[in-house]
Amino acid sequence: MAIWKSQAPTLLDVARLADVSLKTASRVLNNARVNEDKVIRVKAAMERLGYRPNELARGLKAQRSAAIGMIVPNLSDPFTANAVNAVQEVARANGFVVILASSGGDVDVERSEIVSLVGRQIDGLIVAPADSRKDSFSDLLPNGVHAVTFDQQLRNADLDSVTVTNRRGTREATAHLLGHGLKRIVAIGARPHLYTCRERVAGYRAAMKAAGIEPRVCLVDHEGMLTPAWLKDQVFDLQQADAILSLNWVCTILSLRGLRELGKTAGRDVPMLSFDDFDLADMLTPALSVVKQPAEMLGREAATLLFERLKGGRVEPRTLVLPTSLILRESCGCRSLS
Amino acid sequence: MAIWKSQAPTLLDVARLADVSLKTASRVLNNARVNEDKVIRVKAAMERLGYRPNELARGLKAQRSAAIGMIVPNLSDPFTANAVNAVQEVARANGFVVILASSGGDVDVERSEIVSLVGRQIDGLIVAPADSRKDSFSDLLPNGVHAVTFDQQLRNADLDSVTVTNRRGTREATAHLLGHGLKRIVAIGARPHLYTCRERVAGYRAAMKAAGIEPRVCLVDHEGMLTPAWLKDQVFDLQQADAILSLNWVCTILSLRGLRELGKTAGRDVPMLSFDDFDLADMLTPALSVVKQPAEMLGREAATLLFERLKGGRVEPRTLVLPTSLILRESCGCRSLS
DNA sequence: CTGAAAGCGCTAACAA
DNA sequence: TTGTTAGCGCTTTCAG
Repeated sequence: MAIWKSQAPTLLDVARLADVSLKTASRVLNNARVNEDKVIRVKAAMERLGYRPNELARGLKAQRSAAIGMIVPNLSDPFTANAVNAVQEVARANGFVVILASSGGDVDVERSEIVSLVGRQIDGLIVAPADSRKDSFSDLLPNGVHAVTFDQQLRNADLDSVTVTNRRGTREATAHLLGHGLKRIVAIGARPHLYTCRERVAGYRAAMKAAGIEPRVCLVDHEGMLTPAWLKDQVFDLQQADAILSLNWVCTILSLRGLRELGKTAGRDVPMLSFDDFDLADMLTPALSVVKQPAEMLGREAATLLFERLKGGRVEPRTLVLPTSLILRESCGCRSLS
Repeated sequence: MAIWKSQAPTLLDVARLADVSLKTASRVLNNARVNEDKVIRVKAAMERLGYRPNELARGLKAQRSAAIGMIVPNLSDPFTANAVNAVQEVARANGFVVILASSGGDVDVERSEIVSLVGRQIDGLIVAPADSRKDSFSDLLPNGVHAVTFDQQLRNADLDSVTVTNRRGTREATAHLLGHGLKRIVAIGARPHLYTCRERVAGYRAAMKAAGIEPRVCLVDHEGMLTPAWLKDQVFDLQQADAILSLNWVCTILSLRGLRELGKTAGRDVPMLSFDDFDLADMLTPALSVVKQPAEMLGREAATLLFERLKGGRVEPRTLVLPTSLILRESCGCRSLS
């Protein structure tokens, strides 16, 4: 039996049917102290009418919406998808819903999405920032609406954040490659304005420097520029790569494809190691060695941090750094280590 | 400069500052006819106060929320992620936000998420149902809240839906495999209660029947049961597979892994074709042949259908069927067709 | 074209 | 414990 939205039963209807006052019905709804039998009457009435509280009205009054916003640059990235999944789960467990928006990596879109979310009275926000050079959005947040960033970390912002050991990840990866006797390892990345990119490059440089070898970094502003031609020119002709360290998932995919176009097989003709694991990386030939990020955990921790804030917890911003792990398969030069 | 949530400027503040009545300010907000100079004064006031309309209040009054709900079984599936992405874009273009929930393929979770969404006064719902044997949720929708299903199609439901040519997809794929001289083609699928599974199996059977060959279908209730041991027992020992047709992405991944555990290489030792394309399917060795679904388009069309309904369009339910395409790479038995 | 006033569904003073 | 009564921020009759 359908409920008519235009005439959905209200709490007043429930109260009338149960023959109690509106307030009493409200108290029952909120599990406040109410006479035993009235509780029963009210609950019966709710049942009979198929009553559903109007969260909008509830939120309007209470100045909260039981909704959090989440903004990511790109849902197609498996890392992101997994993080979103985890956030969603934690939110649900806390009785919250998540309003998802994607920025496409564009700060302006990101800002406009945030404005839209704030207008909907979200209680909190989780964002994987599109630009981490500066705090690009906390000016949009009303006092009382907390935000936590994940993946990226903002400069000059006092927000909670969850990141991974980007630097250590690439440092170890690079060191491993060096251990295979590789010298002209080229780091390929995109969007140099991102924290993750900077950190990963820094880790790479550190490892190269420690080995007394000149670092070779090839970055593009935007992933779209990472074409086979660019690979050939920059990475091979110019830098004479004898190994590749790809700094994120999209770069990995594009590099893999690009290499093939150039008639090379990643991992065989040119050893390769990639930041970010993904389904089937282990099924490539040779299997791709990666630095794995705990995507679900990132999402879970970000959400947990946010909900602790919402519950009125601590004041000083916290920064959580989760460990990456080096997964050695074959493409780095190891043979059937798995 | 931060805005205080507790004391965020209201329309009344704007009106006072602009020295007009509340109603006039409201009219400006809604682009109704208002005196030119008053419009300017009001807009200036809004600007100065950093006024943001409270969508909750707006929605409460107007009985709508400018939000749609979306429920999917599994965000990690790239097909789903892409569809969500597209829905999000269309929603944004229409000034709507999307509240995302995932059911994990569980009907009860699905129902409870819908109840939650309805309580938030969503204006519409897009869902990839967790079970398509019957209409499992439209009883939860208040009159006036429309739903459109995508991917799956519900039995006995008069909802708008967007699906793909599942049957034709597997029929063509099977025919192609048969064309390579393969006979003991085994279709591997999961969740037989799903429309997509049924349809894909039907397409497979049709092609086998047309060729006068006994069909060999191996289904598991849940993807978790698709283990290497199961593959060995059911698919190889029992059915003596000489080719595999995997019916969805998860099955593909699990089959690929399972085959490797059994010491076989998909596409080389046993030809394989998979429903659902994904990043890097083309980078496997041999490259995986697939039936590709237009994921983004599915999402876009589902959202479009929904918004047309919201704008009060037609009454009779519509069913959109989008074309799949057979992408022949190598694993089906073709060699370097790409 | 504009203003006053009444609510949307709910919660929270404040009394009783 | 309960009921009465204001609102939350906005839209919208209904007069002016």
